[in-house]
Amino acid sequence: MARNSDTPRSNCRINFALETFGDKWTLLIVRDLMFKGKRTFGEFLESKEKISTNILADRLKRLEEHGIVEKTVAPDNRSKLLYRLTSKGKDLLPVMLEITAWSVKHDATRNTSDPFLTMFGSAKEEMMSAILDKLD
Amino acid sequence: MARNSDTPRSNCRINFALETFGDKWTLLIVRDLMFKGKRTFGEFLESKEKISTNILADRLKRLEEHGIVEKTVAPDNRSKLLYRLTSKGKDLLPVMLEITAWSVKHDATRNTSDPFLTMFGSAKEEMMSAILDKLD
DNA sequence: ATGTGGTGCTTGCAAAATGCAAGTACATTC
DNA sequence: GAATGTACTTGCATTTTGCAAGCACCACAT
Repeated sequence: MARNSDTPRSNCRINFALETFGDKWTLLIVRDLMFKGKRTFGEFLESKEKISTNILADRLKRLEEHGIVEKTVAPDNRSKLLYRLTSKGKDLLPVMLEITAWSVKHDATRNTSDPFLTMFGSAKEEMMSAILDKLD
Repeated sequence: MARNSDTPRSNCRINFALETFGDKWTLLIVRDLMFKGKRTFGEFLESKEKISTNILADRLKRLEEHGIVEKTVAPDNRSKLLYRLTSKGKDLLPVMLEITAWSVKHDATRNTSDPFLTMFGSAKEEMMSAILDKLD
């Protein structure tokens, strides 16, 4: 594996973030945890992007190592693990919303007058609170 | 090459963004253009992360194809190309700043009372205008 | 006009990461 | 105790990356 072995390429802040979640999969897991109420390995596997099991296991491990995600044993089934965002993970919400806003604006395959943008523009804080309230 | 060949893995907005800049290098180039005043192939190569020439060429091509970056011939030297952000690229500024804010907050190797965070918290719009004014 | 250096790449090849299918381990349920 | 659910691990082919070298074009000095 040894993707970001140990020493950062630089001490730049953008680089710090990229070495944490700079790949095609990691933020999809964050998305599923943050916006879709998913919590288990099996639920992440169901997402439309079709992540494979080895990559998912690797990214969950990484996210845990970085303190963005933590897992607990499910109360009803000891072989089932529940993943959730830590506060460090929840702090990615503004990043996720700005990414979403950018995509809504620039994805040509989408409607230009998207309700997300109006709401995001006028009630950002309320939007964030509503999302955070639903977690845990 | 054929990294994101043609058909998106899903029509999710987070995924749209990840298929555009979801890797370890692309946003470093955006950073160099947006915050460091860099404009040429050679200048990007100098950055501390040490991108290699083939990857840089590939990412610049991709960024152009996605309409995030455009290039022009330098007025003083016809073999020199000047890269710059398009408006779509400049629209990544909020994303870049939120990523920076997250990293400042969570990079344990950094000072906790970073001036970026106070300024970002109190004068976000002014900060963005100042950055955009320096471009082009 | 020729050589030297600047600029932006391309190429070749080894190493690493990814993607896919199958298999494993443990817990619960019947 | 057999079948199912859950979370992975393993093996292997394909793709991407990283490194070093080479190439093509332009500019400038001799």
